[in-house]
Amino acid sequence: MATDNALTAEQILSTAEDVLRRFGPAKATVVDIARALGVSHGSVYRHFPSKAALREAVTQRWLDRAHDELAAIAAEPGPAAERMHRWLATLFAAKRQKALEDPELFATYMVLVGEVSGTVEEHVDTLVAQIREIVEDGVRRGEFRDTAAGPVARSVFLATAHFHDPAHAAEWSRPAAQDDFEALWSLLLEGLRGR
Amino acid sequence: MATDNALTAEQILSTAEDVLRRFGPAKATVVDIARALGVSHGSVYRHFPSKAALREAVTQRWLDRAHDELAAIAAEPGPAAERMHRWLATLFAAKRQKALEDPELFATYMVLVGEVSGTVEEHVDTLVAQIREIVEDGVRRGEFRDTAAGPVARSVFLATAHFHDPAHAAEWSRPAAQDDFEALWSLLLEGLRGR
DNA sequence: CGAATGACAGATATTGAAATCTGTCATTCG
DNA sequence: CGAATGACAGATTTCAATATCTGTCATTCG
Repeated sequence: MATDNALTAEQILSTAEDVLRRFGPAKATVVDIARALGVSHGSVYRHFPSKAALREAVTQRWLDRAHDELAAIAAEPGPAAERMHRWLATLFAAKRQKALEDPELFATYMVLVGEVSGTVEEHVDTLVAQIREIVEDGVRRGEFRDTAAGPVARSVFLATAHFHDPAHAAEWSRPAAQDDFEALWSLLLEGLRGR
Repeated sequence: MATDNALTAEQILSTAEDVLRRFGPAKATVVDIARALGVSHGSVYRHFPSKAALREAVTQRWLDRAHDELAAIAAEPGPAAERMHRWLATLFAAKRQKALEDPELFATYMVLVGEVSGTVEEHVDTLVAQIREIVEDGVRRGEFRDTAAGPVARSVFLATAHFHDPAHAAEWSRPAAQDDFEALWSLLLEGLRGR
């Protein structure tokens, strides 16, 4: 057998992701997940206290994976303005690609994300912290005016919500979306540079 | 009788609004509206071709009413920066008040708005045009740097989506929401002024 | 004669009984 | 002995029968 026979939380999460993908968030049951693993559903409850906790863990895992590429960009060398633009554009591109290439899977994750507000807040904090890193570096380099990096980073995140918040996914397929993004970035960049 | 006896579209719209308020968007039927008016439901179909059209007209009416105060602010005299701040703050305050004071009614309108994407786009265009007015005036007055007012106005609207788009209504009750708004406004104002 | 009615067909929503699922735990398995 | 099982109670979902609604139109009303 591929994994010998120890049932791990990781295995369950991975299979749960498959089952959610296949059946959708409304239909996927713990019994389905157990069946896909070839175990009884009782065994799943040895690793996760509830279906909700399992779904939250799947979501967490998914959000964490989405972080990696962005964290790398935030830490890159070079001009902060260009880096922030790349960071935001990458975030937008990643979300848009996921939403357009497999809308059903994206809808599945939208449902999951809607269930776990606490987890999402942490996720947002992580992203804002990455923006803040870039802002602070920009101030150090003299590219940006010297402001409270925390609030400014949060403002940049909120201002670009249209391009990364799933609530706006329906607008991402409009041809003008990229132009809208670039126009907004120009305005924000002016704001970061200041007088 | 208050209105003698001619059944007008306006009467139907007004009553439809009441019924929607009372029963909610899922339960309110054309029969309910006709009953509230004291007529047969066939009569309603003399004025509106379908239930969908009636609901759209109710939504249109509601959105139009929401415009008035803002249009007045956009046309006020005085510094453009201050006016734009007041315009945005008024929009945010109006939405937030509606969402918090009567969440069920707000949910009703969220459903209706979700049904009529075309109508909403027009509504957005109207609002963006008002922002554009203020931007152009600001450029004339030398307060803002000289840029394409159209795209900038749209950027301001998109950047503040967090504070006026119903999709974000859940966040409007957070105590930090007003601070977030002011921080974002500062950043946008810097961006409008430029170097 | 134009406005309103109400009966009607097809579409949609409601309801309650039956099936399935969640979460627990005494028991079995290795 | 710790991990897995499967039977179970209560909660939730499904499904099909029933009721209601939407939209039309021949007829009535004023």
